[in-house]
Amino acid sequence: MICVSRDRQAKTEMTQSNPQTAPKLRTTDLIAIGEMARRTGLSVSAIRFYEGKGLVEPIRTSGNQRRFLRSDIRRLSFILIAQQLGLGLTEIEQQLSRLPHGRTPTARDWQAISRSIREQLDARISLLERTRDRLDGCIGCGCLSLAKCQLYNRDDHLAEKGPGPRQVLG
Amino acid sequence: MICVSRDRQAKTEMTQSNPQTAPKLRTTDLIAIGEMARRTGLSVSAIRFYEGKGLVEPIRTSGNQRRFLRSDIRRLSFILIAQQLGLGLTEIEQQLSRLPHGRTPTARDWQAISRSIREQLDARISLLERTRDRLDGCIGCGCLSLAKCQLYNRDDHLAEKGPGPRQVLG
DNA sequence: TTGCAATCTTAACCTAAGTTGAGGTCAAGT
DNA sequence: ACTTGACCTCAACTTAGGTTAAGATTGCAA
Repeated sequence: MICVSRDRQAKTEMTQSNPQTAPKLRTTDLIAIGEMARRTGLSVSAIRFYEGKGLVEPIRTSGNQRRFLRSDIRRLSFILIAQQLGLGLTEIEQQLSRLPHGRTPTARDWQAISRSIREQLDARISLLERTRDRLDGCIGCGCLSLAKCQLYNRDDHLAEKGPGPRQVLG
Repeated sequence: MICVSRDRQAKTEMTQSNPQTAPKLRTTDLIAIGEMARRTGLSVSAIRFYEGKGLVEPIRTSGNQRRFLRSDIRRLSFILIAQQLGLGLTEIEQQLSRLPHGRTPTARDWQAISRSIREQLDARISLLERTRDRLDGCIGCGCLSLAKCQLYNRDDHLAEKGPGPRQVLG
């Protein structure tokens, strides 16, 4: 038996080529957690953990087992991508909260998120590049070892000027 | 009273312009932990923590207080830099272990480490750039939302092919 | 109907990188 | 001598992101 809970209605995704009378809940559209794990590459325990964090909200069967919507595959896959880009789960949740509630997200919905991620990625890349260039300066002048390097305050007079190496890093 | 322990001899750094008879231990060359914290920008507790990890080995006074060498300023500053480049303390320890034991590290010693860090930095930057470019592809085709995107195996047939979004990320 | 894999919950554990607090000692100035 | 701030150790706590174990149900299939 399938029991739909909370404010979410399980629907099949709209298929323009085949708009049957009214989209009904087909058991095959609901995905158990193990299956979800296989499809996304996440572990079962991680998926449960994400549910606890509110990143995904599966419905439950009458026997209390989780059943996910097909669109949750994208949600969970997104978590995986965003994490590898260095986002924390809190930031990821903020991004996901921009998706519509109560309907399956469209391409446009996801694109907005993707673009925002891309901006963060660009920022991180240029920060790393700046850091690398300053490090180059250090290597050139024997920095990290010699007080005379211009990136260090000279001869440990750093003492009264505040934290030193932070200067190297923007 | 100063008590020099372990295998480390406290020395002043060599100053070519002023090579006094034999370099002696001057109290002013030994740095207490609070002073070290001010000079490096680290917290006192973090410095103690790093000592526990073997990243720095201060000597002790007869009253059991830590006293650091001037060259430890560089050691600790390096930790700060390397951390901001994303290295873990374990990797940092490996790098630091390449420094000479029993003598103050020279510019050349530090340069070897700096160059190795730079290589890692380059690698991380190019990984991020590759990721960004693939993400661009996703944005362009409505990926992260639509099964038709070439970066996804189509229509959830992903199921039998293994983890999905990992494909996006090299 | 029986059997077994998949699922459930809860709680404890894990690494990393520290911070915080308790209770006690040290060192320097007056 | 006394006070005060800096220092000491040790243990517990923190956040992030999960994993692992124990014991109880569920669901599917022969």
